[in-house]
Amino acid sequence: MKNATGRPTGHQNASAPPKRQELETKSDLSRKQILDAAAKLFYEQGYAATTLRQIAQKASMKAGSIYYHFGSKDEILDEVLHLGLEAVFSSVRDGLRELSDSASHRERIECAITCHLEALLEHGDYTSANIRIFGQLPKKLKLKHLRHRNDYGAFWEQMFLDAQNAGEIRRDIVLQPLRMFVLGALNWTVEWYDPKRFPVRDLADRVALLIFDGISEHADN
Amino acid sequence: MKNATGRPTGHQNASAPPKRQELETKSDLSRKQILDAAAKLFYEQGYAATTLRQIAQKASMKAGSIYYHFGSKDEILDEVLHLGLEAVFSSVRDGLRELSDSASHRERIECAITCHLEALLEHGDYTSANIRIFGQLPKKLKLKHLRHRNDYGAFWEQMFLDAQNAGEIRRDIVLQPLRMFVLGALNWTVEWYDPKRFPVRDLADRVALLIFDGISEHADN
Amino acid sequence: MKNATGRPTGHQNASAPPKRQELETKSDLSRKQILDAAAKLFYEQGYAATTLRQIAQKASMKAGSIYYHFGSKDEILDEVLHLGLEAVFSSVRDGLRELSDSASHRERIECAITCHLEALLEHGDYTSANIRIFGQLPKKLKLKHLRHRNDYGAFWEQMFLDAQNAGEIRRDIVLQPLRMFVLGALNWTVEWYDPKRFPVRDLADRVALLIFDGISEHADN
Amino acid sequence: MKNATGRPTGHQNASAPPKRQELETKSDLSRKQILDAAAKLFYEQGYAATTLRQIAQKASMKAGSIYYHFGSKDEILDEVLHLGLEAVFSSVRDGLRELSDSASHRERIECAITCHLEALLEHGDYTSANIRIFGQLPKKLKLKHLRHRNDYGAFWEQMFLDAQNAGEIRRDIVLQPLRMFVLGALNWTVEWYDPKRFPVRDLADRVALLIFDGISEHADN
DNA sequence: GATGAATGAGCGTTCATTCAT
DNA sequence: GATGAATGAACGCTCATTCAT
Repeated sequence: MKNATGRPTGHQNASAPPKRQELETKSDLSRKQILDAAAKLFYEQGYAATTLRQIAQKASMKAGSIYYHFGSKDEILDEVLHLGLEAVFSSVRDGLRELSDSASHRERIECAITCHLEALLEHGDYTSANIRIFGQLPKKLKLKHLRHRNDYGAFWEQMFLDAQNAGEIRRDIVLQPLRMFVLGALNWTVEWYDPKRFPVRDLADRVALLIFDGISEHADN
Repeated sequence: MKNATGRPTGHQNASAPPKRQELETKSDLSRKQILDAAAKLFYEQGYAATTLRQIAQKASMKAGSIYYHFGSKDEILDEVLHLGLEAVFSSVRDGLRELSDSASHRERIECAITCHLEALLEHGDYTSANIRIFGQLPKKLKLKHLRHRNDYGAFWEQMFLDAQNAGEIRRDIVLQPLRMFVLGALNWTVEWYDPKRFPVRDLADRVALLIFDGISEHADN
Repeated sequence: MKNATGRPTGHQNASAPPKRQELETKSDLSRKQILDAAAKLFYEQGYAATTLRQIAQKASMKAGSIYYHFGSKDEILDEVLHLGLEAVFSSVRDGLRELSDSASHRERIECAITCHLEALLEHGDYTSANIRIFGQLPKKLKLKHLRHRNDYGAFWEQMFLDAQNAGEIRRDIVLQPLRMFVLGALNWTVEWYDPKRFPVRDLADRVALLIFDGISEHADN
Repeated sequence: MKNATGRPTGHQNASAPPKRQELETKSDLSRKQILDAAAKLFYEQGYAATTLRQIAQKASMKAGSIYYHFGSKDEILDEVLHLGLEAVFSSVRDGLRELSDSASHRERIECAITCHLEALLEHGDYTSANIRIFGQLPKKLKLKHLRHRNDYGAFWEQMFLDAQNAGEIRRDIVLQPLRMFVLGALNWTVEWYDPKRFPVRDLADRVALLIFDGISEHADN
């Protein structure tokens, strides 16, 4: 693809989609408009059902112009997927970094839950798109993004492991399915979340409560 | 569409896709082959990305022949969605019906979890397809199936409500998000489940444990 | 094609479509139903826009069954065209034959006009179809029916010639375009004729008057 | 459809298809090529029998490209029908406008006949197509163009009425069928006209003579 | 004689992509 | 940087035709 600013063809090393300090050039702006439009449409309709003309229109240009910024529809997808995962990942990482060193492991996990949900539900077309369409991607594309995904998974598993080692998670809990269930419950929110009903923080608190304490009324409480 | 055997145009009243005792006629067999193929492909690739030619090939026929059995691609989707939801719903209903009357609410919910997961992961192309593609369907198609979906959701919520009224779920748990989180964790398994790693029963037990008792190491245990 | 009664593959030498004295066999009846249906649909929609399924339905059978009676859609067309022309032709011939020998040439022409219009507008799906679709037929088919058509044209021209030789048509009238105009005015009635507005006889009288006497108010009358 | 030059979506207000002074843009040229090709093919084969691939080939492009200029096959038909009727109508109107005020009604009608035939036979794919295929169009399409058609019919009837009121047409002539017969004779020329045999003017004169004076050898002449 | 079921070719249409301007 | 115009491939779908039953 042509890349006006001479950046390498691979992913931007942007921390999160909208955070590049300034969109200096006109080209950068167009690029971002295309990605924003694509992310939203991919999330709403899926990849195959989204046409370049739809993306172009939402980005206020014509379909042909997209090819000045991206080499193909697949390349847009690629970038959207990457930015989507990067967005949650860095949201969680940054959140944890800001925690006091004295925070308990439970507090750390609660924080990760909140950050994951915020990235997903509040500034999240990229992440939501990633979550919704990843499963249906052709194998080849999937493989390309799997390493990044696995890194994120490993990050969570380590978090749980630390907590277990510190005695804050029972020994009988097997961590891999735990991580899957937790991330599943979180990711599935993109299918039903309605900002008018529950604030994100509130939801995050409820999941955390559920995960840590369960729902049982225990005789001994 | 033409309906050679005089069945009503609406959905089959099949309890689950593969259960009709005998596929008497040639036509019934072809019909089923088409639906099976479609369900699998819809699950793997999504609705828009799946072509009738792919479905036809998997069903061992040519694309045009599909139209002897269905009026349109949409009509196939319609049936797949319906059968998919009906499959989980009846799996859960049937499972609960077989429980002893003296079963606790926790046992009932554990049973529902197991049945839902079994329907999903064991004989589940229809259900998995439903879960994966529903979110990206055009509004019009969605609306048609929403009532059925809501019925299933209400069924779970009632189950939780009964348990709460019976004192088996703490009063501070809000049931609607609870239901969403639980079904989310279950549904998300279609994205990662690998039968070689965990038996379905085992997974079901773990979710149940997570939900009821949480993961915390409590001081008083 | 299979021809159950052993008739030759070519056109029936029927004088007019419904006149074969008895439709002895079941096969003959079906054959006629197909032709009737086809003629009507060809007239209403054209040849290309008419499907065999439409014809079959109107003939109370299934599309496949048509092939027991005809070898192809083209073969039906062929027969419809032939019967259509034969119907007008024999209507006119028969009409003239019944005229008294002492009839004037004007009377003979008036009779031909009436018979042509009757064949067209009263029992005329075959003829109307012929008229409407002939112009758009592929060259090959056109050629096949051209001789028959030309015979009919020649018949009219001879009639006009006889009248001119007998002094009933002015010498300055050139007969070939005359014939074309007259048949054109007659044939075009299929595009606008409404039985509720004008009886066929009435129309025939008016055309005759127009042709013979024109519309001018002559000073000397 | 997209309309690149910002023209209103409705019909061109072109007086006749080939008259736009200059085909400024590339798009306008392509558009015209498509319409020309379509008109000719619709005339020769009918609407249903004409494929977009045929149209495209005659217009020196590929089938898909047509959709840059028209939204559907129907839309092309629509424009062809409109331009076809508009072409005769304006030909006749313009012809009459150029007549001297002192022209008799007979002269006016003769002029209309000539103009109608010229539009039909000389620059007439659009008009010929309109005439040939109109009768077989689905009702919905027909209705859209019926008003325009009726206007043209009314125009002729008024012309005849004026002549009758002025005493140039006998009182016993009923005008509505007269108009139908006259236009029928004229329209039918598309089925047989051969420019090598008769010049259009010559034909026009002959029809006029036929209509006004008939063919009879009158005793008193 | 008739039909249920299938097929292959082709249809109108869409869409990612290209490229001269 | 952007676009108007075009293209080729493929899509959902239709239809004349075939043939076992």
